[in-house]
Amino acid sequence: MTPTTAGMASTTAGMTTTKPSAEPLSIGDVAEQTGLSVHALRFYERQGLLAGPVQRTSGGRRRYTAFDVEWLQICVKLRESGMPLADLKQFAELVRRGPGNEAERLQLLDTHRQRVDAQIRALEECRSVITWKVGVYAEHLARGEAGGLWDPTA
Amino acid sequence: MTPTTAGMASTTAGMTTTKPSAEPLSIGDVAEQTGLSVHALRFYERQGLLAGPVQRTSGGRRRYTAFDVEWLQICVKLRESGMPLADLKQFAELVRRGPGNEAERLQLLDTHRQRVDAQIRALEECRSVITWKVGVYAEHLARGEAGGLWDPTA
DNA sequence: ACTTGATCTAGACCTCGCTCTAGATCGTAA
DNA sequence: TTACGATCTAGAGCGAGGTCTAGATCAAGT
Repeated sequence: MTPTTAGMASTTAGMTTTKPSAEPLSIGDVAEQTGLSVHALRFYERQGLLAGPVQRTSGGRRRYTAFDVEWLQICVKLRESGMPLADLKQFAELVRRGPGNEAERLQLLDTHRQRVDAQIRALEECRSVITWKVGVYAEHLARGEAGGLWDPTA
Repeated sequence: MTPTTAGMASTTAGMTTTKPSAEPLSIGDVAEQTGLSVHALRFYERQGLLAGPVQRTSGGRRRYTAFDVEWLQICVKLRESGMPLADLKQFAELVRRGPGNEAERLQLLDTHRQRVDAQIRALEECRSVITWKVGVYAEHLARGEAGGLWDPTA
C-alpha cells in the first residue's frame, strides 16, 4: 500500500499519469500535469477542493506531492463530466475526514456516475437528431437547388 | 412539402412532438412543449435565436406556430449538447437569410456533431475512471474495515 | 364591472467557474 | 548583485446563460 491510493496512477483506464515521481512539484508543474491553470489550482485550494493541505516550502511556495496530483487528476475527470464544485468539495471533505465514510464516498460517486450515464444517453440522442438534420441538408444539397420548395423562413 | 420543414416532427428519432396542431400557441404552451421557461423564450427571441419573427395578437401577445416550436425543439437539442448561444444564433441567422446557404448550415451542424462525438468519448472515459474508483471503494467496503491500511489523507 | 391570471417590456440581478490584477516576495542564473 | 521569472495573497472582474422584478396590459370567467 505504498503509492497509488488516491488515483492509482497509470494503466487503469487510459490514464496517462506522466510521472510517479517522488519529488515535490511546483504549482506550475502541477498545472502542466493536470491541465488546470495555476489560478485554478489556487482557486480549488481556497475552495477546499483538495484532499489534504498542500505543503509549503520555507519561502511559502506550494509543494505538491504525487498524491495531490492524482487527486487533482480525478477532480479534473469529475469536473469534465460535469460534477459541480459543490459536490467535489463534499467528496474532498469526506476524504479529508479520513476512513470510515467510504459508503458515503461510494454513494456520491455512484450518483455522479448515473448522471454521467444520463448525460451520455442525452448526448447520443442529440447526436442522432443532429445527424438526421445534417442528412436533410446534405440531401438538399445533393439534389441541387432544384426548386423553391425549400424555405423554412416563409 | 407541407409541414415538417424545420423539425420534421414525429417518428424520426424518439422525438415526441406532442402536437402537429395548426392552432397558434401562447408562450406558456410553448414553454411547456419545449421545456424552456417563458423567460428563456423571450430571452432567446431577444438574442435573435429564432428562425423567424414571432407573430403577435392584436393585443401584443406572442403566437407561436408549429414551425417555431419545431425550431425551438431543435434549439433545445443543440443547447443540451453544448452548442453555445453564439453558434445557435449564427445558425438562426443563416436560416432567416433563406435558401442558398445550406452548405454553411450543414457545416455548422457537422462541426457541432464532431464536438458532440468528442464530448461523448470524453464522458465515456470519465465514466470508466469513475467506475473504477467506485470499484475501489466497493471492494474496500466488501473487505470490511479490515485494517488501518487505508487512508489517503495521511 | 370586477377579479384573476397570463403576458408584456426593460432592465437589473444571479450563479457558476474560473481569470486577472496589483503589489510583494522568492529563488536561480549570470 | 542584479535581474528576471515564478509564486504569493486578497480581492475584483468576467462571460455564459439565464432568471427575476416592476409596473402595465390583456383576456376570460362570473
